[in-house]
Amino acid sequence: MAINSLMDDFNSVDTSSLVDKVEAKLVQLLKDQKLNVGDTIPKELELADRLGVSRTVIREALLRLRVMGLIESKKKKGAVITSPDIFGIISKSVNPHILDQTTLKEMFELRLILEIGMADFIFQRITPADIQELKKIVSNEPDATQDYLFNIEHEIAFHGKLYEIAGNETLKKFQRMLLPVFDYVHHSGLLKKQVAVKRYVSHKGLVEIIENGSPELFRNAMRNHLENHFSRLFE
Amino acid sequence: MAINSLMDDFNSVDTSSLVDKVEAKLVQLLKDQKLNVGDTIPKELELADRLGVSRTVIREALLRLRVMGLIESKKKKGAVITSPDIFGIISKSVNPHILDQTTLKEMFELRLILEIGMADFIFQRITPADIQELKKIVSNEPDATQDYLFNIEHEIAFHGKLYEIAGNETLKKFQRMLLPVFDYVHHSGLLKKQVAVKRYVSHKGLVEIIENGSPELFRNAMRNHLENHFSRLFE
DNA sequence: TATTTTTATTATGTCATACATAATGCATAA
DNA sequence: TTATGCATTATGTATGACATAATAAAAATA
Repeated sequence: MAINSLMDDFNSVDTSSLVDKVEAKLVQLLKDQKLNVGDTIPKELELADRLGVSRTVIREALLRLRVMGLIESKKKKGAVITSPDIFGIISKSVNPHILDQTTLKEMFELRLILEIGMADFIFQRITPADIQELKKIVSNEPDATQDYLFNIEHEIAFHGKLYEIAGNETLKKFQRMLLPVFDYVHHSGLLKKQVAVKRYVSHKGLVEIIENGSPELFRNAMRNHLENHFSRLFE
Repeated sequence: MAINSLMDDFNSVDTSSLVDKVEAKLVQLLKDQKLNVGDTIPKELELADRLGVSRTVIREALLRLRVMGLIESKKKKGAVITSPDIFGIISKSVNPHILDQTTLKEMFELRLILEIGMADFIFQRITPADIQELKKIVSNEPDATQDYLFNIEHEIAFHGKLYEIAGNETLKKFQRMLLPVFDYVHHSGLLKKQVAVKRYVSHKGLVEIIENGSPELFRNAMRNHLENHFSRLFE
């Protein structure tokens, strides 16, 4: 028993760096709610003093928290705890060129999931003004023969508006993060070739359902609308 | 006109720090695909020399990239470009105590969206073995009178399995990130009181639909299954 | 010769110190 | 009373030194 616990210690040689430890300690402090949003954390020198490490280490640990969006540091005032804008932060590191192919494909799928799943929120929160705007957008929906870029632009406008209507800012940020990925995947040879661009339920059709239908109908219609994308993923 | 462009310059005093600039420069390097995954980037001292700043600044910029998961640095070898595990990284910074209430509520909603939206992927990728496992899980589905914690555990097991079946690792990571938030929101006074815990479509019912039904049926059933959550959000 | 051991090298990790810079509050002058 | 300038303070940047780990080269051993 004593041997075992000794071996536990023995096996788990702490390979983490000093900065790792300090970071963990600070994060723990936040998690334990010893500190709340708006609170300022001790000065770098004080922390260095109290934890018995150099200011360099402290700075690096704080920097990590800052990059994660947990704190913001201002000159003179020190660092204060903030409520992180998660997706804002990852958006910066989401770079289609760097993400591996599997992840890219999965993010492509994620968009499809979101647009089908958010039906209830659209119906719950839509206003008459929203419907008007949607109608205005679809009024110049390009047919398949139109310029490609114009199609893309229209796509983004329409679907973006739907996210907006859903009234969930986090969701919207998520979409913004996914946008470049979606475009990238669409063009890279990552998916199967698009055999034939069929038009299923159109944007116009979707608007009609939003106006007169139900979430159930909308989900199915949206699934149908996205069929071209699904068919490139499946079978 | 000349005045205007002058004023443009005048208004936009560059307030960014040295590190900001270096970071931007490095990220740009990655985005331009001058460098690909696996490539090593120049040594700290070389960068410092070439960009005309101190090693301190370089280190801090590199550190940011590291926290964002864009690079990994090893002793002697230098830093190499990596494909970042986005959600793994932010999971660390997702702390219900720190996130503001609006974001928390929105993340709660996000889970509902995902579980309804992922129907097609479940049906596309499920195997007979999966169905067996689902059946095993629901075979000891607790009724409402059971111990609360046991219910939670069962919930996580069942829904977690669904995510797994959907076969999208990014989605699963996303769920893992959402889990603590969901639990937290569920308990904090953030939502309306749960008037009466009604049982709608049960887990057992969902499995039956997975086995014999269609994505369309499943979406509606899942929506129904989650009614207790929706009712705390709406009206 | 082949294989192990030792040694040297190199690049990141940590420390210490000094100074620059921006934000804040207080004192001073108009 | 309102600006203006000044001192203070905490972060930002620079520099130099040494520790440590990973690698490669050299030496020693079988």
